[in-house]
Amino acid sequence: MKLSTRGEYGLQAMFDLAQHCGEGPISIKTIAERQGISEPYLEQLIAALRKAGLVRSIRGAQGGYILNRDPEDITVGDIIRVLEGPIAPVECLTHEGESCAKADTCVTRDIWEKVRDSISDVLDSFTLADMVAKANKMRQDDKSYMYYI
Amino acid sequence: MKLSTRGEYGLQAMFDLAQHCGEGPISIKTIAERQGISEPYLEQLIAALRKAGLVRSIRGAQGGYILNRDPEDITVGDIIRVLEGPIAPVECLTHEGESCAKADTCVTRDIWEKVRDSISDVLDSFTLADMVAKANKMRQDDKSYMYYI
DNA sequence: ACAATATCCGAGTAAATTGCTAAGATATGA
DNA sequence: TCATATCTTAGCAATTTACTCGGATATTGT
Repeated sequence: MKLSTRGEYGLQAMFDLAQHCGEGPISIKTIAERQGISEPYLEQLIAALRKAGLVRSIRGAQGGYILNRDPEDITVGDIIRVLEGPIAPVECLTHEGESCAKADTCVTRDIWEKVRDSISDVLDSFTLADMVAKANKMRQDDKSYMYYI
Repeated sequence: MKLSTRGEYGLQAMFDLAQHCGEGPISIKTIAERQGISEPYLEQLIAALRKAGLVRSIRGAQGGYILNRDPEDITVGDIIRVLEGPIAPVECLTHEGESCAKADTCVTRDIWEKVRDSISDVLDSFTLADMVAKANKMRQDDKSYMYYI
């Protein structure tokens, strides 16, 4: 029940873009350095995010990526689903249309369905804006702590 | 975010044991046939379940396995944790004692924590007894349906 | 005693997945 | 036109997954 690094790195990259939202396009190189991710690997992940419409690219010198929607309109679930595929603890739940052959006699199916839904609910309850707000608050707390030293 | 076949097969096998609870020891061969799982593979999974104390073995001819606790005292979470390792969407949550170096500045950590807890809650809310009850109800429904034909 | 039937245990292995790297084409700004 | 980017495809080593195989050990019925 683990996420791969695709989801982890991708979320970090998107968070980075949200934090620097409004500063113009951010290059892969910049994100990779700030987040400690391999550059060509991140390139692949961002490509997927672009095809899914979550980020927009500006090519050429001084180019880079910017979020294609407001940070409050992009949830963690949006990002994870693009990079990790559909959220589903078992294979048989991924083909949503057709139900598997044993669906009516399968006692485990509704367990996996509830697991899937609870994961989805949590992931969709966090937006990039939430994450940025939290990061800013953390920095704030750090500062106020410093003053007391 | 997928379970491996270990968790799937293991749960099936435990469900089988719960369904035939009280019928004496059930052999791996029997379970494997009924649930459509490879025999030597299932052997490995059951070994882990035995070491974890969820099943008890009786060796020799007419031997096999029986549940080591009542079906209502074994949750799906118990089984999954044995076969899939600790429930945690990211690596850094598995070492529960030590917190990772970036824990205080990590904005994603509490997201993963909530995901983990919601998965755990769902998995621990189902017992083997629940599953058997549901299977029996399904059979019942099937029968009453048959009478109406 | 002994054969049949089981659990136990460790090693090996093909296929898939993961987490990258490499090379080059394409686009754009200075 | 050069530097700086994105884009695209291919490849590849390491790890994990989903098994198989061989054989030791224990127990029961004959």
